Amino acid sequence: MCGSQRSCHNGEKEACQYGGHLSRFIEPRLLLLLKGKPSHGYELIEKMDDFPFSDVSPDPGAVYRTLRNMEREGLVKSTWETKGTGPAKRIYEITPEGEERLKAWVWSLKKRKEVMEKFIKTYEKERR
Amino acid sequence: MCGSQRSCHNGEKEACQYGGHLSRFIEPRLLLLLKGKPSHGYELIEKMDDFPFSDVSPDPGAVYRTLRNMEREGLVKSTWETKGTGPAKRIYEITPEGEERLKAWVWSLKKRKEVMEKFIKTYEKERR
DNA sequence: TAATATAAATGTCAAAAACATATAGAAATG
DNA sequence: CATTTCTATATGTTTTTGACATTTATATTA
Repeated sequence: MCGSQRSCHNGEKEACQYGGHLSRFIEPRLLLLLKGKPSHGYELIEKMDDFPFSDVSPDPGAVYRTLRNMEREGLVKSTWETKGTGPAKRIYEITPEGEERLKAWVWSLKKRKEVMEKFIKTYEKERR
Repeated sequence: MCGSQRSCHNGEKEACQYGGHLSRFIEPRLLLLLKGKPSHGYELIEKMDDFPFSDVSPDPGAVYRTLRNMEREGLVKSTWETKGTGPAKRIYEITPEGEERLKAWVWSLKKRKEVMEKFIKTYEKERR
């Protein structure tokens, strides 16, 4: 049931997943990976499996859909790679708009991180 | 449109909200507040307005629903307070199960925080 | 007495997430 | 050489969540 045993403990299972799995945040993860080097959906799915925000394997359907949506928004652009082994791949690369979006993501993740720190701190303080 | 201007910047607006508003995480916020002292929905909504996870005012409907669900799960228990001023209040207090759940929340928030730190670090590293 | 503040809750609709299925070429295996 | 597995992209469906509006009711105050 609980897809990510690693992020749960002592029988809380689904409960601590409230507010979203760590496996979410597909857009920023894709942007960060594509910033490294252009890639295609299938490969990105494999990479996301262990980094970053490694949790459980992301839903392939969600990844492909997110990539297309990101292209529609101009965050990435794609070309078909017919050469090479296996079926044709749609290679994505990040655009300047995508780089900006990633920057915004990092900013908001920092805010989020701070809020969590504050929450944890309050908990630990009231603990005494 | 964008409910929380504070957590957005340079025109990214909705985009950086992907993965959930900071205004979410209703359950842990309620548990932390109730750990401090028993309270009722209306008061909790007001408290959540400025702490913790302060962002925008939480949706009252969501708060009331969450409280009832938490009671069904045994994380809190309620009693009617008919005395005093104004309409009757349903006073909630946290149970030992609720304290355990809060502990689990803190644990998972720490994990989350770490993942975000790792993401940010990677971004900053690749930046060079 | 009409308006406002307090208090709890439900109803509805759109968006998102989870899960399943479809399609198809290429490579490996028996 | 037929079948299975792997690579690759994509869509369909259902369930859950979130956002927003509405309802009910008491108490206070202008």
